Amino acid sequence: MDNRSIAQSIAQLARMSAGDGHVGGFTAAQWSTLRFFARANRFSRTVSAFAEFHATTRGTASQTVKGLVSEGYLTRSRSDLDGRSVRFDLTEKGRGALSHDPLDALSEAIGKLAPGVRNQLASSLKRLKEEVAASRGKPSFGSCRFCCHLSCALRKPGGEPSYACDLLDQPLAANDLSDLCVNFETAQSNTAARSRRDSKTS
Amino acid sequence: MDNRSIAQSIAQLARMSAGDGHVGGFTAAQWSTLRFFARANRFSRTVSAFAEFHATTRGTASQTVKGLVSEGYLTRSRSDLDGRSVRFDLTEKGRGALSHDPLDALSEAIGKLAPGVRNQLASSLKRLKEEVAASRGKPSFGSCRFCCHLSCALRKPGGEPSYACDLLDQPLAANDLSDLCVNFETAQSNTAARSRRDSKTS
DNA sequence: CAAACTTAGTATCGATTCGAAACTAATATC
DNA sequence: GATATTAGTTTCGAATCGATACTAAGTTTG
Repeated sequence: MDNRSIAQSIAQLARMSAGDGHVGGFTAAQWSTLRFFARANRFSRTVSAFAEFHATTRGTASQTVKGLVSEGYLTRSRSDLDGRSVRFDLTEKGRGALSHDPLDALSEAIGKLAPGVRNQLASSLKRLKEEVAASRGKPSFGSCRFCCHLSCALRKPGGEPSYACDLLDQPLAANDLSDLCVNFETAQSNTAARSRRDSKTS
Repeated sequence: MDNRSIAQSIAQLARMSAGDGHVGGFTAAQWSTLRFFARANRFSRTVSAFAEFHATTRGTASQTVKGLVSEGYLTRSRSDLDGRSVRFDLTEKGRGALSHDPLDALSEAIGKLAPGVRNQLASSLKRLKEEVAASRGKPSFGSCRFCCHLSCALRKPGGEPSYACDLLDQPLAANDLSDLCVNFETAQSNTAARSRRDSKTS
């Protein structure tokens, strides 16, 4: 089985699971939007971040988000710190809609894999995502848990550790760590990006 | 990492690699079409098979194919055996277009995986494809090499084996074995399908 | 501090795709 | 031979696509 065939399998699998047009009352773009805003952390629930994630333009992303806001699946709120920034949050209605996600068929199939095989698959996909994202010069969206900007400090010996994002200089709760972030970087991609920046400015 | 996140990774990876709109002069639907007709065997290079593969309707598939025919990437030819059936074949021009496939970024990333990891990934994806296809009651598209309808005979002792498809009762060349087929079935899915049929007619 | 630039988001455009449904024609089934 | 199924096409309106132009808020820079 050659590399192209495997790549095509990934494309086919995604298409088979999520489809492209209307499934269960939502379009493919709408499902993708709901999923993203369900999993993105508070720094990443913006039109721009979603546009990056969805590999589309901000204009297109804005349209889709607007539609979901007007139907009550997302709420729109301006940022206090940055007057340009707007954050979108999933409503209860939005969260409820995700209980009929067509992607669940794939999730269930993944759940049937042997634990070792499943973990191997997850790490391969993570690796591929980073590789492809790097080749396109785009962020790969990972969770804070594996991000090089995560810092961890122990307030008092034997107490609970407290987490923070060094890049944004913001505290992180323990259950924020598994959410997706636009600013995700691995140690490798970080040094690679830094050397890219340095060579550009020189 | 939960099952949903892994599923979402697959969707994101596919989208990141192939995009949805125009990339390199073709739309996502057109790339998918070119790829399919490059890899499908002669029994499967039809509008219906492609529609199944691409998880869309025959109408939509027909439109996309028609466009590529008029631009000279595919040729159209009626079947001799079945007056309804039409076969489409990739032209040289079509084959050439595939040398700039945007999915190549993903293929290359896959090529960088360790051989064992790569093979494990391929088999997991194959498994997932079959699982999801079964849950939707649709074919999963695999190669004759792993199909339960493949039969192999030795013409003379020590000579080259000859292959055939038991389902269509057609001979197969050795290099046909890696092509995609609509009629692909594993031993398991075949018995499952048979028992489904039996229980329905009873 | 003001001009120039960047960033976040929105609006509008025509082209394309989507699924649904209606249609032709060839083949199966009864 | 009537009916049903299958292969492919066509047409329809709705929605998405990328491109482009735009507003407004923040940042850099001279």
